[in-house]
Amino acid sequence: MGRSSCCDRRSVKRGAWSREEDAILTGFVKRFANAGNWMTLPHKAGLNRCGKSCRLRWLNYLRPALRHGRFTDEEDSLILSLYGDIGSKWSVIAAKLPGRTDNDVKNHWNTKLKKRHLLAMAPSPTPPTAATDSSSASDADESPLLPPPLDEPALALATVDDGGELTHRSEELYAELMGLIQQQPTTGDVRSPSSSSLSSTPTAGASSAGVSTATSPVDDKEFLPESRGSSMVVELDDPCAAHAFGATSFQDLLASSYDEIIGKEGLLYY
DNA sequence: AATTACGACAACCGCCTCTCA
DNA sequence: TTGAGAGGCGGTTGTCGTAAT
Repeated sequence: MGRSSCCDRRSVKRGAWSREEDAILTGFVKRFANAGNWMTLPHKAGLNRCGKSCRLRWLNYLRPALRHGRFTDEEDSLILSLYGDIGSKWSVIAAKLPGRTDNDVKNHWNTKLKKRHLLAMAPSPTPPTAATDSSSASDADESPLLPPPLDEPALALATVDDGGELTHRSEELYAELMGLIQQQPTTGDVRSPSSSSLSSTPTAGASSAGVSTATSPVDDKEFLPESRGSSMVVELDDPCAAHAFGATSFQDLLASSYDEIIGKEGLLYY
């Protein structure tokens, strides 16, 4: 038997996530935080995805309090500085940048900062003095100028709270999911393949109007924390429903707890 | 206008670490 | 003590949009 992947690649969807999938995942995470594990989540949520993929999608894109978009000069400088100190420990570096994920930092490094770093490091044909001061913001020289929040605990990312101006994409997606549910009265499938318009990356900035609940950030450690070895202990944990726990069941579940989810979201979440 | 090059970023891969039975 | 399973992480690839030619 060959290498066993965590998921059967033949039967699990891969590639870009659709808005529907995002909404389902967001809804499920919100509804069942603190219960179960990532590996069983797709099955229970009716997502034809690998658990790792779900985890990655949530952590890197859907999780509240994430910041997308351009890195600031301060962030660039901090990354360069930290890279000089610890190398490609992206998770550690990301922990110093509230709202940024290791994937974000890594991508940013590979596309932009790496060149700067190499330029700064490269032996210049010109005298070293000219080389060092000409490079825009190299690491070593830059670090004294930084106000890095290094005194913060390394869990900064996990507990980040940028004061409520968060672009809660998950809020949007969740609302979207509820919209889908309501549009499909009985038998509709949230995962309707017809909605294959994979515009899966809506702009991050648009915080949904009206969603102004004082939500605290979600700590990934809070979601599914003591999950190892345990099955997802939720209302859905019905063996009979396991095989068929598709979006319809999820719809029913969500619809039945609409008030709880929407009206008292904060209580659910935190 | 068409083609190419490049940047940005989402997602996947596979190995490593950790936890628990 | 150990093996299996799940999460974590860094490296890499794929895709899309845009600037340059």
